[in-house]
Formats: sequence, C-alpha cells, structure tokens
Amino acid sequence: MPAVLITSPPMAKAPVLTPQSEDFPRWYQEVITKAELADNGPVRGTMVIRPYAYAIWERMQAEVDARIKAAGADNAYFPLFIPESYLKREADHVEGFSPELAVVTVAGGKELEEPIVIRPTSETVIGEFMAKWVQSYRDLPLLLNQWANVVRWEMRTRVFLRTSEFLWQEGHTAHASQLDAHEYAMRILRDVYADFMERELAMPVLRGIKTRRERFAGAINTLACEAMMRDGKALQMGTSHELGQNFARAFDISYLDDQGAQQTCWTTSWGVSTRMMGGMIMCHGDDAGLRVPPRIAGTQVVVLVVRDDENGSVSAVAGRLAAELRDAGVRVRVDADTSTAFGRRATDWELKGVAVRIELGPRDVEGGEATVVRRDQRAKLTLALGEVVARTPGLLEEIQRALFDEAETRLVDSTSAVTSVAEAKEAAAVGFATMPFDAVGEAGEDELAEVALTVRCLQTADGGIPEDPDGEGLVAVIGRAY
RNA sequence: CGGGACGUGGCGCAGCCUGGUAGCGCACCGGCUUUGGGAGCCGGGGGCCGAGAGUUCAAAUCUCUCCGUCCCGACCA
Repeated sequence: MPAVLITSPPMAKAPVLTPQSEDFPRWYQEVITKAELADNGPVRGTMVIRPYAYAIWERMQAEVDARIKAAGADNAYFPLFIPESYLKREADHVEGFSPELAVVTVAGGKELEEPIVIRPTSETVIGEFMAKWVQSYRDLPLLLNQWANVVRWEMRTRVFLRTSEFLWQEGHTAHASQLDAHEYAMRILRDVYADFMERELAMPVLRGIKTRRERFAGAINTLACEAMMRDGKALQMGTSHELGQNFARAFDISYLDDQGAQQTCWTTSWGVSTRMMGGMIMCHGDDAGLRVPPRIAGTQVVVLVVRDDENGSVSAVAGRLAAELRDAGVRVRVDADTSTAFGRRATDWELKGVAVRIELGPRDVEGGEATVVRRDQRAKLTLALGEVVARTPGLLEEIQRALFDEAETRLVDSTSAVTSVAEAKEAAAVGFATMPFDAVGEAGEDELAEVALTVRCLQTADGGIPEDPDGEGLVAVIGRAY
C-alpha cells in the first residue's frame, strides 16, 4: 500500500515551532511547553513534570528498573537529609559537591547544631550503612539501588537537562575485589544503560570512560554513555563510577575474608536521571514536535475521530478498535473531541509525538478502512479496518527501529576522525571529532576548553570501553556538550 | 559568577524613546455555522504591566536595587 507524505498547504501557516535549524534551544523550550511536558517550578531551576512527560518517565523507570534487578541489585530507600559531617569524610567528594549543596540550618524554629545537607547524591549515607551491613566476605557483593530525588544547586539550569532538583536512580555497590567492582560497573553501563538507551529510547550511545578532569568527585574511573543530539551536541546520558576504596576507607566498609583477614571493600555507584527525557526530546524531535519512541511512550497510538455522524457510529467504531488494540498490548487512547477541528488535533498529536495516529471518519467507516499515519515519517497509508489491530504492533516496532537508524546515521555522519587539536576544533563545531588521546594531552584539553569543547569520552580503537583508564592507544571523542 | 538580551492576561508580542493608570494575535467561555491538516462569524471573561524603592500632580513608560528567564562562558547528571 503506497504511503502518502503529508504536504503543506499552498499558503503555509506559521510553523508550530521555531524550526530547529533556526534556533535549537528555542525549539527545545517551545516543544516542552507546547507538548505539555513541563513547567518551571516557582523556585529557580526547579521543574514541574507534567502528566504526559511523567508517563514517559514511568516507562523509563520500569525498563531501567527491570534491568537493574536483572543485574542483581535490590531497591532500597535512604533519607533525603544527610549530616553535613558525612559529606566531609571523603575529601574529593566534598570538594566536588560543596559549591552546589543546599543546606538546612534551621528546623523546628531552631538553629541546628549540625547543618543537614539535602542529598546531592547518596554515596555518603549509603556508605555509612554499607559499613554496618557488611561484615564478612559472605555479605559481598552488596548491590543496592534507590529511586530518589536529589538536589544540586546549579549555576545554570535547563528543564530536564540540568535542574536544581531532579529524579534519578542511584545504584551503590560494595565488592570484595577491584576486579569485581570494575566488572560490575562495566556491566551496568553496558547491560543496563546502553542497552536501555538503544533498545528503548532508540538512541545510539557511545560507551567510554571519562578523562581525569571529567571524572566524578571521588571516583577512580568513570564510565559513561554519550549521545548526540540533533544539533550535533553531546549529552551524557548515564554514568557508572568505580570508586576504588575511597569511600570504603572513608566510611570503613570492610569485611573479613575467608582467611580471617580484615579487608577494605571496593565500591561503585551509577545513575541515570530525568535528563534522559531531555536527551530523548533532542535526539528524536523534529520541526513538527516530539517523536516519542513507541517502547517508552505513555501513549503509542491515538485513534482520532475525524468527525462523527449523528448516530455516533464513528466514535463507536473508534472505541471498539481502541479496545482491541489495548487487548493486543498497545497503549492507545481515543480522541473523539470533534468539537475541535480535525487539523488542530492532528497537529497537537504530532507535537506530542505519538508514534501512530489512526484517523477514522465516516468515509473510512463506510469503506471499512482506516487512515494510518506514522509520526516519524509523517506518512499516511490506508489499511482495511480488519487489518489494523494485527498490523499495529509491527508498525510500532518499525517506527522504533527507524528512529534508532536515523539517529545512528546522524551520529556516524557527524563524526569525523582527525589527527590534531586544531582539526578537532573545526570538526567538532558540527558534531564529534575523534583523534588519538595521546595527541590531545593536558594542553590539548585546555585548548579545547577555550572554545567550549571537551573530551566526551575515551574509547578503544574499535569503539569499546577501555579496560585501563591510563592505557595507551585510546581514542578521544571530542564535542560540544550540554 | 562574568558578558549579552529580555520580563506587559495561559502562550507569543505591541505600547516605553516623546509619562496622562493598557492593546493585538493565539488560547479560554457562550451562541450559530462548520469539521478528511492549525475553522468562520457574533458576543464575552481574564492583566495592581516581575518585585521593591525613588522622581513626579500623574509611572507599563524615567532612575536605582533586587528577583526571574533565555543565549554565550566558568561549574555540573
């Protein structure tokens, strides 16, 4: 069946959104407002996540959570309030976080004896309890995760990408050996994060490690997933840290080994946040709005009643179709608000990025047909009504794959291999540049920083995750970043 | 925190220079006509002009301070 592309009317109206090519940050801001994703909160840098976006976040949580559990970690919950003294126990950690801490000094109408920090991350509290819970090598590995909000007083905020308060998942683990900790941190990055991002978010990500200067405060190695947005900038989507024995020593997380000797643990921590929402928006969205990958969409299909007859028979057919789709496992909703013009509703659903729109009008019903529109390509095709339910799941998978392929093509096409920092500066103006890390060096990183470029991650020559952060022959991926 | 731009109904803006206490488009409400890509007509509702101080008979408009937003940096998931 031939698909027909939606054509613009002869006298095109004003665009729904500022085109991405004209002003990408403005497009981002507009799509967030118009697709009803989020509002700014009353306190600087905070956000209100609206139901349409929260449904997507819940899907993200479900998928990430399932993978975390598959990796053996269990969920728990630790308090929002942390004694200030805890933060101070790990030198690099305090230094890294103190500028962005929110601290409670008055509570219950009294000045507190010891200020309470609102968690910027929970390494410290969790470390304290791990120390209590780990006594023997038989208690290891201890694999914990929590879903929580955290607060970091950022200088510059952007909805979803960097807010003062955000939602995330933070995993914290303790291991008997460095190797075990290392392997677990790697496993999380690969089997939980990268797998989730590519399969569910349809976002190709680079897996690599951070340079010394980009490393997490207190970590000995930071693994990361980096994605490319539609404007060519990088977004760090998830991180997994090897904390060495820094926190274990600071919090005395130790155990007796099978020889009866006291040993210090090796810990890791890892997280993904509501930032992924921003990544999804900027990776897939186009000038007509969002394009939400079906697998994480709260709504995958909308059945749109174009207009009804006096008996309400079109709505009736739409309702039955939706029920059948629901039974087939499709997340579907019906838009039978025929008091709003058809074109308006079509445009609104495109803004919200619902993958498939099934348009039903009296003509369709009479002819036993439905008009099916793919959001990714904005192409229409006509299907027999009886075929729709059977065809939809496959169509959703096709769209999921098409979004990934499109993003991957862009990533590959916008990445160029160079040999010098000067060339990298030119190439990274429009995408990523790759070059030998040995040829960058400390001086090179400084030079790149002057033009707002950073080494996003280091990879092996074949694009893998380096086993050794100080190893030789590493490739630096350079780009502008959010 | 530095440099730039900007805060006027829900959203986008005009008015400010040349003070005289608000206007437009979209959205919203009601009615009628419509409905296969952002509806039309008629009639409505909603804003102490970001906040505070000052100048003035009079401030959205002039002055200062603060707060917030966006862009570019420094810092970060």
